[in-house]
Amino acid sequence: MPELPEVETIRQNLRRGGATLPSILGWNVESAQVLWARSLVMPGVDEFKRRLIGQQVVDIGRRGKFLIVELSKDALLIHLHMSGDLVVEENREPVATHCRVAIEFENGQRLAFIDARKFGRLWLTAEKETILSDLGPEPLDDAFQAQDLYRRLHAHRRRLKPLLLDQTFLAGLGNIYADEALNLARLHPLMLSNQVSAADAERLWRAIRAVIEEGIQRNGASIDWVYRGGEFQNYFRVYQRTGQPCRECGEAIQRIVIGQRSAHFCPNCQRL
DNA sequence: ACGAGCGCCTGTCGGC
DNA sequence: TGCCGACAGGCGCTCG
Repeated sequence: MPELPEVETIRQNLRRGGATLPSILGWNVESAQVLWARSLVMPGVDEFKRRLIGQQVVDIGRRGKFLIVELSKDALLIHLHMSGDLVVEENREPVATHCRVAIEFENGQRLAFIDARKFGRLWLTAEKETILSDLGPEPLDDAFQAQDLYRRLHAHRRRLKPLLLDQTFLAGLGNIYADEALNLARLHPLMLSNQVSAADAERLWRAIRAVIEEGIQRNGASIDWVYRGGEFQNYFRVYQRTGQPCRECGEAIQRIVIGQRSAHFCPNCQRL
């Protein structure tokens, strides 16, 4: 369940408390379990467990699709990749089948990293910037304006869809929100980035922000067995709507493969 | 610079 | 019913 709006929903829940997760601010780590070592990028299992003990959760942040658990000494970065999720539960409950890492707190609760496909990754580090430094702009940041997007698009000659998925170009978009944004902006996913006009770029900039904001407002999207809690899946314009009528013109939504990922678009509204 | 192919993993679904 | 391929919200790597 991992694109910017889903990660942001988790961030807000872990920070302020919410429908699916309580606030974990101020909680003190008592111990940690690592059930799948490869979920850790750094440090190794032993040091990970040792260093976490005694640290307090100070804040919860986000950069792109990275969740940032700010601790008293380190930051715990979590990337959910395809199937990752976080739950808070009682320490004495048995760990879930797909639990890969569990962080246990002195108050008897634990934060469990659940990840069926084992693609998700965690970093415990005092230097989070090293890991985050390659990320592109944050789409909702006030500093990110339409002209910036235009300039960045023209700095490349790439097809729009794969470019929007490139986290060094823009941080946070994944397959759902990239397809949704391109449709809302009426741009074809195969269009070359240096061919967009200033007006195209402005529409795309607005569309990216609009779909992300709507995703956050609806608590993200829940699809299949992976994630639950969000409602945005009920409002998709094109994603996974192959063959269904475009909400604007009635034309059948098409699915093509670009860069080994599916891309959904309206062949009438989004022309090359 | 860019894109294709592949690897990492498990689960679900549709077709036969 | 069982098997088998396609597909899944991501990304790092190599190679041409």
